[in-house]
Amino acid sequence: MATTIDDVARAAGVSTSTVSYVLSGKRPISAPTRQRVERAIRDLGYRPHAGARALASARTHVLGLMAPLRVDVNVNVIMQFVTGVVTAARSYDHDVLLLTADETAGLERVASGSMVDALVMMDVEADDPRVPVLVGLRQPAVLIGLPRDPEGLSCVDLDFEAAGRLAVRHLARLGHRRVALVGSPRAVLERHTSYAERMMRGFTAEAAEAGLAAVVEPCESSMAGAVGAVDRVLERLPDVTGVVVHNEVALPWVVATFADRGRHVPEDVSVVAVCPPDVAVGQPLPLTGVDIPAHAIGRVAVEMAMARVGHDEPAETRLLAPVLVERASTRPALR
Amino acid sequence: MATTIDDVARAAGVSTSTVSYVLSGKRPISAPTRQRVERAIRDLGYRPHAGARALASARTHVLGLMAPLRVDVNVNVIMQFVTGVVTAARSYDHDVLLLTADETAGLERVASGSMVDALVMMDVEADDPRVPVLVGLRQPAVLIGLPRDPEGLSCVDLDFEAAGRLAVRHLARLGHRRVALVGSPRAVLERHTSYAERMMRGFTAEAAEAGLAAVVEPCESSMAGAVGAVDRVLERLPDVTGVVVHNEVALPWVVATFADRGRHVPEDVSVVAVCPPDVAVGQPLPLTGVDIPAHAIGRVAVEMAMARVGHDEPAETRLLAPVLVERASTRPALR
DNA sequence: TTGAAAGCGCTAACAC
DNA sequence: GTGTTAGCGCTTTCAA
Repeated sequence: MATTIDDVARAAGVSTSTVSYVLSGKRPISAPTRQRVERAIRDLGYRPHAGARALASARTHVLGLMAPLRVDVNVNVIMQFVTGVVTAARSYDHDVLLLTADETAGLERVASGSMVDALVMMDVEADDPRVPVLVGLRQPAVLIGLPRDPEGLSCVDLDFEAAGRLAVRHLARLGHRRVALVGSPRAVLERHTSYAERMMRGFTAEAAEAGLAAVVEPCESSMAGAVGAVDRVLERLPDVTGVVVHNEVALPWVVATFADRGRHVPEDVSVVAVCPPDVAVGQPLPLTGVDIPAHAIGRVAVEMAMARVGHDEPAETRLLAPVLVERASTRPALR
Repeated sequence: MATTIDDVARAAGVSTSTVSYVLSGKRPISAPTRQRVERAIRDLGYRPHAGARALASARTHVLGLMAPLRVDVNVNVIMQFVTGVVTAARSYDHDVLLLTADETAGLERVASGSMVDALVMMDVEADDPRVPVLVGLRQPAVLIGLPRDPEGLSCVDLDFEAAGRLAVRHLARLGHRRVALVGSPRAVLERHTSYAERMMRGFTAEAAEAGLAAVVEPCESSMAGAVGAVDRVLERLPDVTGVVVHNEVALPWVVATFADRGRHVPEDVSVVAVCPPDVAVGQPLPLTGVDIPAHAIGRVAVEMAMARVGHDEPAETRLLAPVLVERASTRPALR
């Protein structure tokens, strides 16, 4: 180890710049020279020193990822975002530096310290305090989620409003007239995590336009939370026949509680789950659902970030169109 | 931005080395000088360039973490390891570079490229192909888990063998004479992920020594898997009264299935869960359990890694002693 | 098609 | 207690 580019140059009988150019491909190299250099690199097991490279080229080949590592929410979805980001980053020859969401200072640290070429930030809230920080940085940033004011920042997310509408439309088509949304925990709503609000807005608007009776209930991510939410729904809308669930953790308990209260899915109640496909399929009864394509969102975030390093393309916001997949949990309403 | 150490030096009317030494504390600085420098740093919003620093000092202040980002296993536990590692790393003024387990080449890339000061690798298997790679690196590495041959590498883990024994001993003390282990998925066992084997060994040995009838059943991480495992247990040991479950995902379904088969927990069957405390407590019935202190293990891994960067201390293996916490799922056996 | 050499921003001797 | 300066290993003009 500790081989440097000069060692390689010497071994290959060329100058250091030639080695550099063989590596970067930024200028044409004759076949024989290239081969001698490549051979020397292999023989010596040479790897360029990342720090030296970053210093000289102002590119770190590292992507900063700020992820919420709390254990409370839907760990699964987070994991899928992360794998999406890491996989995509690798395909751009970048590694991923992991920052936790509780550390706003981390953004400045890694950005001002030139540790990263770009940043991706998950789990953005409407008035996220980290957003103004991001705006001031030299590196491009991509948000997963939608802040109230994305001034100059790129954003990606599922179009949750359309997702809410899509779910309701599906139920309406099946003839359901009384629908409920069992949603995110109250704390999430109060944090104004925008996806929860957008979901709710879409659900409510579409139900209104379709002339459906509709109720919305927040739901804690636990068995107890699910039981409570279901009971509140049944109290407010006793003859509910269509339910949209937007809470991965509560999902199985919601279905179980309805059954426990004598409303079986899908005979008595149709359920549309808004969650990653594997969660919907992994349930005892495969659930009709609007997919949250976490992996894809992560990948798109990276693509958008990479498109902006070096080039100064303008920021853009991309909302992915939701897709509903029919499985076993929805049926035409009984008349 | 783009302020350099020279800008700071100029602004403070000192030499660059003085600024450097103020920053590193590696030599005494008079109070007035220090203040002028600190003021200049603040005024200019100066941050040292990470690459330059790494180049000059051979320290990156980055820790490599290789985590298994598959969604199949106990995502929760993984998350806890990761937060433990990240938090601890920050307390040593290090950031974390995330590598996925499927990319053995990543180890060489970040190590030989001098991107990290040390490496932590989760989810080690008995004959892990990544272990020999790790041995050849310049940087110290710490494994979470126990390979068959840890030649020169540091390892941390829960002492799963002791955990198995502890769980059995607890059941035996309560008078249970027929016990079962509902364990890891067959695939995990076949991968020889050492923790599963160690757990099994401890369980089996202690049961034998205590003269208990004991069966072991692997269990897939799903509802169906849990049902299957429970039924196989009941077939092989119909009057089982004590069950150790070592599978976070299957846990709730195992308990539910026993109830479904007319064996209620804890009236008819006592259950000891081997899992992180929050999982045990989050169940409908709080489960007696042997904690998997994931967060703590992550922290210890970082401490061991940091202890070895720079200094060339010898590798060590640390097995954390298991702790059993009695909750509501175990009772004296009926006679 | 290739080489020489000037930095990139910082650390750590080595002076004083 | 502070300053000078030679690198650290690489990229990238500028020349040939």
